[in-house]
Amino acid sequence: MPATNPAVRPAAPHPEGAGVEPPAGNARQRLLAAGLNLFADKGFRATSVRELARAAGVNVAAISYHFGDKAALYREIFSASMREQLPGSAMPLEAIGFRDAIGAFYRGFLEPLKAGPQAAAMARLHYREYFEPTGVWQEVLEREVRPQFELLLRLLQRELGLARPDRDLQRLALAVVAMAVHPFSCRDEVQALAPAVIDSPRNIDLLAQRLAGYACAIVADERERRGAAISSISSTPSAQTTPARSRRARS
Amino acid sequence: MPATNPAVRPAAPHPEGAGVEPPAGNARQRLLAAGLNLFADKGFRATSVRELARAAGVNVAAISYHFGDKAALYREIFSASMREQLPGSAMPLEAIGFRDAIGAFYRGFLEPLKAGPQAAAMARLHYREYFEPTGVWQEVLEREVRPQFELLLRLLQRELGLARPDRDLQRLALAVVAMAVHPFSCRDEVQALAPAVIDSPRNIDLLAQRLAGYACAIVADERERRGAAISSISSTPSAQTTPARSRRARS
DNA sequence: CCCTGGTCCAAACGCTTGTTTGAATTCAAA
DNA sequence: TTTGAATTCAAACAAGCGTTTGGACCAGGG
Repeated sequence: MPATNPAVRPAAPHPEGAGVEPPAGNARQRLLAAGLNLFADKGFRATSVRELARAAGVNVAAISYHFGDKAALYREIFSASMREQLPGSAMPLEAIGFRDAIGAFYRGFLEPLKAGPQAAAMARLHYREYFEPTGVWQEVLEREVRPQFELLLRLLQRELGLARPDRDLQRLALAVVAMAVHPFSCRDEVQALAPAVIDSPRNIDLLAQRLAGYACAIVADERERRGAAISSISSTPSAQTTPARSRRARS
Repeated sequence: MPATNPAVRPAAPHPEGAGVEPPAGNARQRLLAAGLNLFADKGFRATSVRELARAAGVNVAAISYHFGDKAALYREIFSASMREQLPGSAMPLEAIGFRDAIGAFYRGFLEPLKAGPQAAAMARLHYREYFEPTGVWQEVLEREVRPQFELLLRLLQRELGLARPDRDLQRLALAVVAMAVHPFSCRDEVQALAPAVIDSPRNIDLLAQRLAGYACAIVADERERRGAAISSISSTPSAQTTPARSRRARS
């Protein structure tokens, strides 16, 4: 690929006021809006530039002109959706008790599930990266997923009163995450098998509440299991938890 | 598309003995082997026929000749992987107690995770359908996923002593499924965040064991919650369970 | 021997992909 | 009105896609 178009980044940000409507405003903005929906619906590869241009009501060349290429348009949309979505899932760790913290975690995580079509598209776009990586995956994992996971690990570690994280703590954290991710990753499945569970904001909040309850139950169970493992040496064969040093790579 | 090639199904099954090696045997078998890995790794769309042919060491035309077209090759590989994978996840419902049933469920479900590279590829191919449907999805859902889900629902219903399934039962079942699906759907994520959890057959069995424990804890918690909902009318604001009032559980 | 049917191959097919081109259009500043 | 940069457009580009072609190759039976 040769160097990008010399006029890729025109100096005009958005001279007109603000057009929030999908088929309105700057050609650039229209492409961003149309791209969000199309990429979220069909993925990066399956969305063609001509489809993109038609949906946005612009010429195909506008993509190269305004963004450089299709991938750059995708990156712009993706990072914008990330920027808008991140604050929603901030988990207050130190402030409150475990039950409330985990409740806030699920509520924040499931929030995009119930939002309007635009926010829902952002969420879809977002979680799609997990399953068909376009190259942004690595960055997203390190910048967004890993910190949240480490936060969750610390939260669970504190709740269980552990001196050091071990593999059973990881399993625990993964189970907690699994229940949150599932409605996104298997959204169509859930829609087909139990549509009522995610069909309305109220039910999504209720789901978050239940999941928080499940997480608490699991943590309580884990605490019991660890307690039992102390009293009776091998009630369950859990010798495989961690070798002398678990090498958890720092980033 | 015109009618399939008149010689699509050659009469020769495999005249030579047995070639289990990927780059050996019939051209047909080589395509099946190479396709399994490529489709599992990159998905249907992203895998080109030339790539397929190169990996199998055959001519591109061999795909049309032996299978009709690329989609038919995919279907053949997919259904074969389904056929080989299904018996592993049969869940004995009536035979044994809940703890053992749910343990068998997780063990069977996670089994493909630890198998050799070929079986692992089958599993990946399999669960990829959930996220980039190629048209087989609908069929797979109805024939394979829904029956298992209904089975799980009945198992949980029996365990909780419910007269009728309700939404909270669905939420419960989805949470149980979520923990099982997660290592597949977010395999790369898990690999990056907590590689030790799924790095060996022994650890995968251990994971299944822990997940079964988590499921039991969740079910116990749900039973408690339902019990509490009887004694105190609104200990938790759970009025949204089911239009018909949730049947009382005999705990 | 020639024939016939199964298999394979290099080459080409028609089509879609993402991208670029060069002229047309717009529009505010000179 | 003229100038010139910003923007849009129809058209073309090369490359890749899945598929088809026509013949070469290699058997075994007439």
